[in-house]
Amino acid sequence: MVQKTPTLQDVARVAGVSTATVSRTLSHPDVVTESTRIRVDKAVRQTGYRINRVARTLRMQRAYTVLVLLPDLANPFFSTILEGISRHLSRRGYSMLIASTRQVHDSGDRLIDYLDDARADGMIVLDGGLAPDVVEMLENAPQAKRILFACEWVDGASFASVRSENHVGVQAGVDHLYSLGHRKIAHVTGPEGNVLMQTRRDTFVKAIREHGLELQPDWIIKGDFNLAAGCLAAQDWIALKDRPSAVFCASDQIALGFMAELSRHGIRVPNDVSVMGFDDIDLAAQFIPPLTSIKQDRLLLGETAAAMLVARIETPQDAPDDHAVMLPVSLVVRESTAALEVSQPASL
Amino acid sequence: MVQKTPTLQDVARVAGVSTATVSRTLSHPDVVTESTRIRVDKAVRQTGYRINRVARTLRMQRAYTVLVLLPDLANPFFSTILEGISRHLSRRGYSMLIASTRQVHDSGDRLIDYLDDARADGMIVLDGGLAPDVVEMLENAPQAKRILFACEWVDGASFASVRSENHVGVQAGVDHLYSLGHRKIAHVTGPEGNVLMQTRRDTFVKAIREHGLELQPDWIIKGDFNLAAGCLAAQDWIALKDRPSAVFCASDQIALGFMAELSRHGIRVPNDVSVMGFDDIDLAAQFIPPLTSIKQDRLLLGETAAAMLVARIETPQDAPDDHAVMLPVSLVVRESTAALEVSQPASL
DNA sequence: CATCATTCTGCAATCGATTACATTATTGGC
DNA sequence: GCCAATAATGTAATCGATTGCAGAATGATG
Repeated sequence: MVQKTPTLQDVARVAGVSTATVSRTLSHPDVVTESTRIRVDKAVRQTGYRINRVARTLRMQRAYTVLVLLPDLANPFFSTILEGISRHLSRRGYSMLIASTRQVHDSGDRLIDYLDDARADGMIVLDGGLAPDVVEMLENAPQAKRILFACEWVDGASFASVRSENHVGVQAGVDHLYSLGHRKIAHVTGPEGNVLMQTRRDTFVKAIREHGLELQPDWIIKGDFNLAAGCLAAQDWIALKDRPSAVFCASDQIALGFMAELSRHGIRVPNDVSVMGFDDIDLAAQFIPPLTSIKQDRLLLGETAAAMLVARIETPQDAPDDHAVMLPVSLVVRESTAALEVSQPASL
Repeated sequence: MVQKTPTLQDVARVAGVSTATVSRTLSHPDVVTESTRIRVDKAVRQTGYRINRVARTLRMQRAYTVLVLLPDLANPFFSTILEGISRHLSRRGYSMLIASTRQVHDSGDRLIDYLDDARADGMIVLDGGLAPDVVEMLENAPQAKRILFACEWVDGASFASVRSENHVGVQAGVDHLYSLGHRKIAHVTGPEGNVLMQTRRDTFVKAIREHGLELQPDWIIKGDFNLAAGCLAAQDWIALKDRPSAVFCASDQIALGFMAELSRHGIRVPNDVSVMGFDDIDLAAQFIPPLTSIKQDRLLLGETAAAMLVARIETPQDAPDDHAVMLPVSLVVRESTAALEVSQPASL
């Protein structure tokens, strides 16, 4: 026989008190008498009572749950961020709902519904590429303060956000290549329209200009944040008549794909060309050759995002309207970048 | 002014009907008159009504939500499985809650609570390493039929599960190495106690025996499912006085770490030693050299798991007690394995 | 037009907790 | 020992949807 799970009623009956008293004993133990608290605690143990969070959510309009939205779950880049988010949330007693922006869109659900009906108290968005109408809807929602962008963001929108210092990273990367003697540097971008891709590309162009370097249009190679795009980019680079001696890829995945394709063509890194990435994923250190990269702390990014969001949920009055937290990045030099071997003695 | 989100009441008032009728119009449109349906639909549009899923969950004891439990979110191995699960669930109108088994344990929550209070209708567990007392609790829970293991499983437990044909994969791998002429083959295992690690290791030993090959105890190298473990294993292999000519790693991550460490020691793959992995992750094809591996379809695994679970939730009467679905795997030969270069001309 | 069967709709209980307000018990001061 | 002030508990409404049951409307039939 399947026994029903006990409710407050059952506990109240066993303890010989009202449900109100049981509820208070559990959530505000200080307002009940020592003796009743003991009686209720015993009844709770006897019945094996566990609170029904759905009922509590309905009554309190608080789910103790956060929704995380990401463009693509299969992309391992996000998993570490998720782990960071999850760690903080679970410490604070929150659960984590996950949805993919693409699928939510496909299935016709409106994002804001999650907040409207208190299934979630807040939302962390890892996708800066939301459709403009969705962004507008979110901005105008009464719950807009409980929406936070992490890693990516939407330019011009007023959401709080947590991001890495992409500018600093790209600048450091270009400086690094420059200091190694490279004067012709290419860039493989992320996917068209992506806000990270834009920031990194724009900063790259700016840094190149500031160093007074040449930059031909086809040295900006269009890519995507994955291995395959890196391979294609490598083919583009190989096809160039005037090949840059260094390539700054917008992500490590791109850089790894790039180096793999070069290797297939017998081109050596860093002897023939220096390659660097961005992110410093685990594999960067283990690839052959180990990849020079810009490290960003994705775990910290997740934890910070969760912490900010929980703060906004629990003390909304303290939350500034527009607040972007920037997390530091750092250059990690490995073996995929090397000093340019000067071919013209003129430069000596 | 923040306007409250409209409820059934509001729609009922606007449409001039009772809440019961509105509810019926929305969930069983066929039982109401054409004319009322039109009135209600209009009122819904006018008010911008959206159903409150928390209230519905409380009343119906159905959350249309599935809980996915995994040992470690940061491990990219799981992300593709998650994507598969998520795809199916969102097609069927379900949401996905995620929790890490470690964190649930730390925070004192009991797993079964998620099902007890109808926050989730079912549970997909990607962690075969649950503590025995937790497994026992889950098995004895009335909701045990709505718990499904995917990828990993618990030996001896009666839960439904979806897994890859690990036996077939390992056998194919050993056969492959054997057919290339390798007679001394090492195995780098996964983490101690893991059910995949055990299955793969045991099958490896069995396959080696069946081929009548020698197997020294220190040719079974203890590892873990990550890059670092692969590096350590490579050091162990290098230290062997009698080095096997091929190494079958229990996962691709291990194999990549293994090859990276070898490279640092100037040992060439596959010239000096053949290396293969298991999983066929994206990077396997892009590593240098490209890794021979056993491909398992993680997306399909996730989708299958979700489909089975939803079926069990929606038609529990059709669900067999103990049901394990095995998904096929396949050998993908790349360049990290090669024919053994015979040193003794005697074998000609 | 009366009668009965069939649809459709509304009332009100329900899911399980929280909490404002009312009521009862306790304490302290004189 | 009495009264006021305070503390503890109970009563009942509430969150927002679903649904069994009963009553109203509709239609068919003689």
